[in-house]
Amino acid sequence: MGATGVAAPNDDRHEPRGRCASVELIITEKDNAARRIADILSGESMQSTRENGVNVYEWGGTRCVGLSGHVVGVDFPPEYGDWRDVEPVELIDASVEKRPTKENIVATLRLLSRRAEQVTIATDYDREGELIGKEAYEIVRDVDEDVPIRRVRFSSITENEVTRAFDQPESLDFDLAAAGEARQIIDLVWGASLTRFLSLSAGQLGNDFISVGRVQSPTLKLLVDREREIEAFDPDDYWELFAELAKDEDEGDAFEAQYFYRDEDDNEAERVWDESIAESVFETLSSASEATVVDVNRRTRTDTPPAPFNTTQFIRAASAIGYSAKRAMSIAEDLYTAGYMTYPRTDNTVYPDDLDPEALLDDFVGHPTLGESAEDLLETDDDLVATEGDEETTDHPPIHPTGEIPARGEVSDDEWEIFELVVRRFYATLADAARWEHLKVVADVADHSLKANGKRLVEPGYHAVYPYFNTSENFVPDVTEGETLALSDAEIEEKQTQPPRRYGQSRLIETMEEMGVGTKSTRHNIIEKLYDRGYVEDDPPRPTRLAMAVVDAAEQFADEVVSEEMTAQLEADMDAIASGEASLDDVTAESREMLDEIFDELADSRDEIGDHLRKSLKDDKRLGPCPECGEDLLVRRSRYGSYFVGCDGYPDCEYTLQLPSTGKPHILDDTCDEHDLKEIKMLAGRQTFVHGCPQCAADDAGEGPVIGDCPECGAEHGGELAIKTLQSGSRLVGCTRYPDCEYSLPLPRRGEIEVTDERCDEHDLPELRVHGDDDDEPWELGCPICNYREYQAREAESGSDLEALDGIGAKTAEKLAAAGIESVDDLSDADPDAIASDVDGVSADRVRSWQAKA
DNA sequence: GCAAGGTC
Repeated sequence: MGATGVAAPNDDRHEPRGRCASVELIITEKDNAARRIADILSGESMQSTRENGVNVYEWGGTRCVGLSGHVVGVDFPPEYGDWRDVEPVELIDASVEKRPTKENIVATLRLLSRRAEQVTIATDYDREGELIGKEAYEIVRDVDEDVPIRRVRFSSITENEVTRAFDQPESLDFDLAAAGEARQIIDLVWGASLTRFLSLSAGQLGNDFISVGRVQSPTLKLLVDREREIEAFDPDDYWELFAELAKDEDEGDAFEAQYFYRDEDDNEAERVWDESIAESVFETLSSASEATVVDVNRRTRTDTPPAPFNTTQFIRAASAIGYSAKRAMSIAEDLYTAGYMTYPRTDNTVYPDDLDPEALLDDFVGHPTLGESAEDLLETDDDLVATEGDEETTDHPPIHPTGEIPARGEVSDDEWEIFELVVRRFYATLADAARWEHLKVVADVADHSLKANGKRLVEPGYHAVYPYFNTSENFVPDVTEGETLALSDAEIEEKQTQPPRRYGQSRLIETMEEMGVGTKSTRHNIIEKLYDRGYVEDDPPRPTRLAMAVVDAAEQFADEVVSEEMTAQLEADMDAIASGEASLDDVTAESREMLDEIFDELADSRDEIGDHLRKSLKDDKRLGPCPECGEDLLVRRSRYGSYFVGCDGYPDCEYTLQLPSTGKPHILDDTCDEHDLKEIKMLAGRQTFVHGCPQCAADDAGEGPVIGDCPECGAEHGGELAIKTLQSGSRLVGCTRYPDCEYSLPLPRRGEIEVTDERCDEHDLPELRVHGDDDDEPWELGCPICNYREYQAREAESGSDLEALDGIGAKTAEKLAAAGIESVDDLSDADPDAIASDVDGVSADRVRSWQAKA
């Protein structure tokens, strides 16, 4: 190697190859894969060293290193960086450059390449893996023009697959990588130019820019379309009727039956749309005492076990037991890194051939809680055959346990719950089908019909090892045609048709998958992005007025970017590039032309779009009328980042109200009757609380009873301590000479404070008692000085462990606490981007570095 | 500072 390269002075490629000269360099997509491949190829004899903070696994003459996904990223040249200096339309034809984003990994790769006589690229076996492999290829080629570079492909990191792949090396597929590059360029050019256009038109720069993109915008449109349906929904009244039926007079087997009739299409209908008809049926049912069975229908249904988990179905199952998409993925990543389950980002729903279900089940035999199910499965006589889903891919195996089992104390309760879900899903895929018996009974009363649907689980099958699905039964006794049943308790229920339901996070992810937008690795992040951008609030996510306006604007002027068609077209183009039928340049040029046309249209409507967006932004912040001038009161943010309520009539009207300093304000639907203002909730992680109407809070502000002398200035100036409530809703014990004396002690925000007759001997102050909203025992807060001391002592022990982390000072810790991050545990669980947007002066990367140290 | 895609 290195014979023909042009060597720069001091280029160490000519360093003599000493005793540890390396022959082969293997490059994987991630550290975890590098370690496992090294273990397999070295027969577990590899040594681990570190270079620039990157793990390098070494044995014989081979070194193996893991990247961290993409180590280079695409962007415009620096001169396009200023949003105000560059017209967004100029980005369309700007050049797109690749720059290292993980400097230390790139440096390590360059270093290792210099010593290599052969390089093997072993990134993931999918399109993005090919592109990541090509990025590594270019870094290696930059150092050495001649070293042979080959590519191996395997779909699971098992001994058979990996050794087979290394026995049959192939070459990098540059066309496939180019398909990925086309996507990068198109996403950047469309996303950046349109994001800047919308942001500039609405005057939204800085942290609150208005973003659009090929994946986020169609996802947002799903939510907005549903919200439009909900807003346009006009409910109808209808009635449903029920009665109890029982065999003879035996009360033990009573069951509920529902009235139905045949509609014009001869279908069974239960909803009665006419009140007078409902009333007349009700009268018939209430006056009857028996009904005659006219039809009995019995059938059994096979309930097949579920397919193995891919990412989407895993998120769905975790969501059904109460985990958000983000939390489920975060726990899964931890369990994967710790070696307890396989890679959590996969599209595959078919286990690889070399997965041995019996051997894996064996690993669980004897376990106190997971063992019995495994033993039951192993005891079934027939060979274990796993279910298969529709999707068979080469990326990674379906999510399954590895056979390593964490000790119960080794993982948190949440981690264990997710681990058990993954283990039991694996069990379920090997278990027998369940069998249900359905019994439908129809009984007539005069000329009316009642029906009851009974179901019984006769063979539990996979439900015995996978208890996450609903298996509730509905009892209907054995009856025969012609039998007379006793009828009682007729009921009529008035109901209204309901608007369609909002998408829950997991349903949204499933729909994205069906539409083909996003990937297994990004879909849950896209939803987080919608929250961060101020496009959705609450859970299930509800779009803001801003989101509605962005989708409106896009539909009108750049429909492509909110349409799933854009992804479909891009996929087709990428396939064409991968198969050599089209070139990257053709595809990106055509895409740029389309975008050019869109910008032609946009040019004339810039002000109109900006006005609409600005108005919607205001709608999201509006609380109600200003008591001084009648304009709108809005939630605003000061120059220093704190939130307050200000008047839209500013500077003519300077009316303001304070808000609590903890958390991010969230406007609720509830409105205060007295002031006609919306109530406010402060979002701050576990410290989240309802602040209520800000005007009420301000009105409640003032000085309460005096409870004693001020320990700081009482002797000298006669200052006294009083219970005070601030405009922001905070309560404290403070000196009556404030602001001359700033002595204060904190009090809880909620509950009624009672001043008792008991006194603290040490501080000569009354003990305080706090009564909660409910009937629970009141909280004996005691002497406020003693209470504050205890609080500080507790903080010193637990809360301030943040400050023990390198790079977090007292000030930063305080700011983090205000955002709900009170401990290292909170920090580890938190999303870096969310913290960066909530806490001023803290970047996502800085948070990541703390998380790494934690 | 913009996107989406990897990974942590």
